[in-house]
Amino acid sequence: MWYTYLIMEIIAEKSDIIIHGARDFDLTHIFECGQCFRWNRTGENEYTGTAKGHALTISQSADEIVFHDTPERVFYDVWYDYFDFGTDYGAIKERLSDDPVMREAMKYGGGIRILNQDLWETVVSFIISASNNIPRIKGIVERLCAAYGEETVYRGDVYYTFPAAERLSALSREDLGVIRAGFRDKYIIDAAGKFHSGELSAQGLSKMTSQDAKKALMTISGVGNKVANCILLFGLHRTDAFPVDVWIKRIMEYCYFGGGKRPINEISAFAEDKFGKNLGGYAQQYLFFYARENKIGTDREDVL
DNA sequence: CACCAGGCAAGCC
DNA sequence: GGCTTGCATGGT
Repeated sequence: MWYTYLIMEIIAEKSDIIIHGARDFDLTHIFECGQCFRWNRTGENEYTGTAKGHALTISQSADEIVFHDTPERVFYDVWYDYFDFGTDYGAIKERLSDDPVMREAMKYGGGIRILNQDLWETVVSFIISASNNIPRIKGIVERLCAAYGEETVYRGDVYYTFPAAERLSALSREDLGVIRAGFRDKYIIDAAGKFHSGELSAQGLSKMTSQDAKKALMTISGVGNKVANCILLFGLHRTDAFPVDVWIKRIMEYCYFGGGKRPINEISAFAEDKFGKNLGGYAQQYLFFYARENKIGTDREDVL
């Protein structure tokens, strides 16, 4: 068994960090599988984004990943964990490959990694995701950061960090009008209050079982079952969580139920039974990317 | 114009 | 408990 984090080589060269020999890592898969909203394609095999107070341009060619203008300290303090380099995705994919549907899905998004994102940013981002589409979610999050985040300069350009709960807790719905979040503005303010007061915190939630953390998250107005599952998976790295959205519902109906409509609860139960306690989140991400690549539920679903 | 988008809360029974 | 409806905004 190969372990990505053991065989890969990390080199500091001039102002860049360069990685050779990384496996199961593809920027397109990572940034287009629906887990994050602040990364944009800025060139051929290149993405630029902001996370945990730092901006980054990252590019990838056949044999190397380049973290541009990145001090070693920032790479090891922030990006190594953010990109989940300590996890062996080869072993995860091996375990999922018993299932023929997963084998097919992993042909499409085999380079996915579940990012270790900031919890608070994940809470707000997925509150905004409710009854929304991904381009518009990205727009709202970006306006939120531009209006209330802090400036950070990277490679001569200004970026905005994700605003702290303390900052947002002081705002009114009118103040949030500029981000055009619609009915979700009151939910953002409620979440900010709970995180600023300490009623909810990353430290507290990370000590809870997934079930308890989910209950606690659902005390936030605007956080229901689906959004809570996304926060568990993307904000707390609970890979037992299996968020069922319209894409997952469609792809699973198509691949596992012969195309017949099924209620969300039945799909969740099926996934829990099939993928078990720890693989559900990974399976969900491979399926989500697969569904979107093949536009399941739209005019191109015949391609499968 | 209607309908939908990574749902949810509130109001019904 | 389960089921229905309104919700802001923007794209097709």
